Amino acid sequence: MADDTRTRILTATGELFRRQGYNGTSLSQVSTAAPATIGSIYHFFPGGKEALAAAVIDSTGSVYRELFEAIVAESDDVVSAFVNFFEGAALVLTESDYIDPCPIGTVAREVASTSEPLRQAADAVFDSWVRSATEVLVGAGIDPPHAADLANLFVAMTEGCFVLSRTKRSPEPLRAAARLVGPLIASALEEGGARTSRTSERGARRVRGIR
Amino acid sequence: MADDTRTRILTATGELFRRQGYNGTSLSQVSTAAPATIGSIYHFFPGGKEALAAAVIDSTGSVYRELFEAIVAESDDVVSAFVNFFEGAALVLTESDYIDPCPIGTVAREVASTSEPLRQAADAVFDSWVRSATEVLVGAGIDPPHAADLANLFVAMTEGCFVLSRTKRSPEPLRAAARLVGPLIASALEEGGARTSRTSERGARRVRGIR
DNA sequence: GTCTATAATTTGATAGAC
DNA sequence: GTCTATCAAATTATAGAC
Repeated sequence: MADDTRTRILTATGELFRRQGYNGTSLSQVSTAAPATIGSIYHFFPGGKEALAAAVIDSTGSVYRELFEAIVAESDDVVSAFVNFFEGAALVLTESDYIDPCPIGTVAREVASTSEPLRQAADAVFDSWVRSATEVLVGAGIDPPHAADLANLFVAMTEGCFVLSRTKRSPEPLRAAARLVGPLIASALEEGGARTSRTSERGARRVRGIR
Repeated sequence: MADDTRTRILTATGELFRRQGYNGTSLSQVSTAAPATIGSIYHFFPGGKEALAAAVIDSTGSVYRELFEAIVAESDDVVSAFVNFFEGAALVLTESDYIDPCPIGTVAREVASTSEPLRQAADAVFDSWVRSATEVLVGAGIDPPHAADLANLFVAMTEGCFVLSRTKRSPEPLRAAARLVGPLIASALEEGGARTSRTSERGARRVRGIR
C-alpha cells in the first residue's frame, strides 16, 4: 500500500515541489522520479498537473498537521511543544540539505493569483493548521482571540523561517524562532491567568485520538 | 530616467514575479508588459532570465529596506515603528488585490536549490534587512544578540504573513502580527533595561542618513 | 492499469538587419 | 539600441494499443 502507483506519484511530486516549486516541476520529471508513466499520472489525476498539485497540497497539509499534534502530545507542556517544533524543524532542514520542508508555501505563493483551485486548497491547509494550534493554546488557558493571533503568528513564523533558513542554508533563523517562541507563549499563559502551563490530559488525549 | 527601457523591464519583471513567481513568468510576458522587445531584454541583461531576476532581487531588496527605514524614521518610537510596518503592509496588500508584496520570497523558495546565483542574491537581501532591523533595535537599547533574534523573527514574520494573507486573500494575518509585535518589542526593551522606548535621536539620524 | 507515440504550443536564447 | 525571424528543446495534454 505504501508504494502503490498513486502514492509514488504523490510522494515524488511533493519532493519535486519542495525543490523547484510548481511551475519549475514538469510532469516528465514526476514520471521519471515516481517512477510512473505519463499515462499513469493522467489515469490517477485526470485533471492533470493542477489536480495532482491539489492532491499534494491536501495530503502534505494533513501530514504536517498530524506531525504538529504529535509533537504537542509528546511534549511536557505547551511552551516546550512550540520550542520543540522549531528545534525539530531546524534539525530536519539541516539533514535534508536545506530542501524546503513545506511545498505548500512555495506553491501557494506561485499560483495564488493564477489558479483559484490551488489557492483554495492551500488556504484550507493553512486554516487547518491555525485552527489546530489555536485549540492547543486555548486548551492551555489562553483566551480564544489572543490564542488565534498567536496561532496565526506561529504558522507565519514557520513559513517565514523556512524561506530564510532555506535561502541562507543555515538553521539559525529557525533556532532564533525557537529561542523567542517560548517566552512569547509563556507570557501569554501568565496574562491568561492559566492555573498551569502543562497540557491538560484531556487535551493530550484528544490530540492523540486524531492520529 | 524613471521610464527608460532598462527600468521598465525591471519594473515589469518585478510585478510579474509578484503574481507568478520566477518559473511562471516568461520573457515574452516581460516583453509585452514592459514594453520592450526580446532583443532589448538581452541587450540590457546579457545573462538572460537569470541575470534579469538577480537585478530584480537586488533593486527590490534596496527599495524595501529603504521603506522600512523610512517608516522607522517617521515613527515616534521603535514599538510603533514595527506596528506601523505591519499595518501599512496590510493596507498595501488589500489595495493591490492581494498581489504578493515581495517577489523575493517567492523566487528564493523556487530557485534556492536550482540557481546558486539567485539564491545568493536573495540571501544578501534578507541579510541586509535583518542587519537594518538589528541596528534599529540595538539603537533603542536592546542587547545585540537578542536584537538579532528579534530582527530575524521580524523578517520571517513579514515573509510568513505575506504567504498567509495572500493565500487567504485577507489582511488578518498581517493585522494579527501588528497586534503581537508591539508587546514583543516592548517587553524586550524592558528586559534590556532601556531608559526609554523612544527611538534615540542619534539612531533616527543614522537611519535617515542611509537613504 | 500501463505504455508509446504524438499533437499543439511555448520556452529561453541567438543572429543579424537597421 | 531596437527590431524581426528563427532555432532547438521542452511543455501539457491526448489517443489508442496492449
